[in-house]
Amino acid sequence: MQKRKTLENRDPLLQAVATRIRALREGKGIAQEVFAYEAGIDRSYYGGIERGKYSPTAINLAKIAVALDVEVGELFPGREELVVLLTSHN
Amino acid sequence: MQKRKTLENRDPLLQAVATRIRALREGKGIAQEVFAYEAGIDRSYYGGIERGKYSPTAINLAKIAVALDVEVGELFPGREELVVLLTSHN
DNA sequence: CTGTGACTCTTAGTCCGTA
DNA sequence: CTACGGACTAAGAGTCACA
Repeated sequence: MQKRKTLENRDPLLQAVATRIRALREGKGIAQEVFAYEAGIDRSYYGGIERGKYSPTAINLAKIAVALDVEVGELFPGREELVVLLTSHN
Repeated sequence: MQKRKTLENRDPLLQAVATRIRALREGKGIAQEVFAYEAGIDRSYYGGIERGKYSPTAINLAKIAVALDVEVGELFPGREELVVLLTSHN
């Protein structure tokens, strides 16, 4: 995938997405544990997503967006920012 | 992941995303080969995405959206349709 | 120009447990 | 309630060759 080191993923794009997801979940005042269950994904893995550790697939992004009751697009930064995030590193 | 059959991915959500991506690319009148190169991903792998074979990760979705010059959200169906697609199968 | 099979390697994703 | 680690399985990432 993103030829990355096995430990500690610090991809800025993932961090941006992670932060948005966490903010939306906390906005609903619901715990990771409960939210992950509702979204139908593992709590441990979901926690990793909020920490920017994983690059969730289209299907899981859709599950999360639905559970958060928002559009998938709201989980990502805008086009302009994406360009920066994608070119700022690898 | 999606506790699904090992061969032939026919997830309706992936098909929906795949169709949108293909339509957008063709709208630009550009070949898979050229587009994949611009997006920085392998031609063969990219072809698989357009066939709904893979559930691309957040990072690849971002690369594709940027190359298509659209928002990531435009690659996904709206919330209402997502609910249907996510519950219509597994 | 695109679809696929085959293959290798890495990561997504699950499950358990502990601080 | 959240972070994180280990162990493991399934699937994505990436490349080639050929129809």
